[in-house]
Amino acid sequence: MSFEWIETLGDLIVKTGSIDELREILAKTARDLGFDRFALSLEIGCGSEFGTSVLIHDYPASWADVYIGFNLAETDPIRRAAERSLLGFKWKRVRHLIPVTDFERRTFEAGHKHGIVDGYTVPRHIPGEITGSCSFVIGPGRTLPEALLPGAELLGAIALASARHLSGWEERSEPPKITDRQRDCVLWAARGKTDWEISRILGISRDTVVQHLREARDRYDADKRASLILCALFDGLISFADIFRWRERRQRRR
Amino acid sequence: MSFEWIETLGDLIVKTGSIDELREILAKTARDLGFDRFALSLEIGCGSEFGTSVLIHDYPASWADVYIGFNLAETDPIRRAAERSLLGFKWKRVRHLIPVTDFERRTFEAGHKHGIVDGYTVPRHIPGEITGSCSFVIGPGRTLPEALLPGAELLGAIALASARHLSGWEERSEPPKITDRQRDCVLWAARGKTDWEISRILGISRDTVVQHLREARDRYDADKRASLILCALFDGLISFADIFRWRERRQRRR
DNA sequence: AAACTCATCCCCCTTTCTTGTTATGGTCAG
DNA sequence: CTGACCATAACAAGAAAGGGGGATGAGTTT
Repeated sequence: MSFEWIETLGDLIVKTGSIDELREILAKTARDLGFDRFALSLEIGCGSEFGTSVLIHDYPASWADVYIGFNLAETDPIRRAAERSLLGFKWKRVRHLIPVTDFERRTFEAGHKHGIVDGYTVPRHIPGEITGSCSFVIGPGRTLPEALLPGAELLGAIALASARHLSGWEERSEPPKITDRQRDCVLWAARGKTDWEISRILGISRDTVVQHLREARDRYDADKRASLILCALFDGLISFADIFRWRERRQRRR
Repeated sequence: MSFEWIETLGDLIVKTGSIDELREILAKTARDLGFDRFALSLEIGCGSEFGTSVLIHDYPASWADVYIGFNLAETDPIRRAAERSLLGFKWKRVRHLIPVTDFERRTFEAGHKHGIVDGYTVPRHIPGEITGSCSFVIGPGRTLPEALLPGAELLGAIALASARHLSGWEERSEPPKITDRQRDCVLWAARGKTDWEISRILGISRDTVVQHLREARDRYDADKRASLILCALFDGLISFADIFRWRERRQRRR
């Protein structure tokens, strides 16, 4: 089992043209790796009516119906653990990652009857954008292919990236360009500074700051300070780390 | 190059007891993989939550001094790209991921003179918690070990998880909770609505909207509308999809 | 049952900040 | 020389922030 194998398969998945193709490839790969089933879920947006999500799997229909019908995703401990984890994890370790309620334990055990016994889940997130996971599952009387879990980790990640791509979320037209000085102003605005404070920080007049921010708003077609910041953040012009890292230094409370 | 190797090394990193040990192991591993240097950075926390950042690397002191002294992290396109990516990426692809300003390009090129020429960066995030990246770097006249990039991906991820653990962040306090109505107001504020508009949308009085937003600001310890929105976004309370999907429906431009 | 917390709603006040509008001039690159 | 960027300016309208003051009903605790 070498990386070349992963790369070949990764290429295959990346080049996938449709969700259906991705499902087929993932189902086959899961079996090749020594698993019985898989499930990939990608939440775009957060629990609001506006978000689209991707859910592909080869779980038995009986379980999928129950899971979706009763909206068990909301009380799925695996899903919750995935939201708090950086790396893939074995399901047996979930109780070390998060507290599991009785109700959730029952949800989990309900899966056993449908052949969803144990598994390995690969989580992956982008703040403000998506949160997703890809699970590889084994049925009763089988054991997790320990040696291949790193392979599952990689393939799960590639599959999630592919699903993100297929969902069409990724594609964006080229963003409006703003100047360096405008970006400076937007960044400080994102840090919660007023125009006047920004002017002191950058050593220019308040009116100039106003002008830069106005110009930036015009280019982004955003008529509110907050909208401008969100656009800049979404376009990758500024980042959460830019904004929050700085805050930590001064406010050391609680 | 097999998974067993990765697992052994992974275990080693997970069992690491201190940041210094982690640095040594990473430095050695980076070389074993065919890279010259590494840098791992982990930004922890959001808004009022205090936090520590972790930064470990084996960059030449000359460059590290410049980087930290001039606070170049603020204009480091690599870091910014890492926030928008699910998978590791080669530095050459950065300009396809995010817009890069002239100043940033110069920052980037300044690194060349210090032996930071090209690299592969592994990003990893947890909304509301951390955002981090682990870069593996090559010097002049060398090429990226393409075949081993999946290995770098795994090791970077393991190293980030280890750094997260070592930073003690895992025992963090609960993020502030806001009520449903407060979230509604924050969401509409994020969509660029004024208090008065929100009041019409939700069918309540303007003063109530002001009150909800004030309460939400208090809980997040954010004193600006924009800061509140950013905290809610980073915590996963609202998402870009919530904000922009809605926009696309009405104004279809660009 | 009374006391309590909490989410939701409403109203008042003042001060400060943001936004839109319409200007001017300097610098530097193509 | 034109266009892009950076800087500066003044004014009015409106929005946000910070400070009060309350009322109600649902659900808990005492």
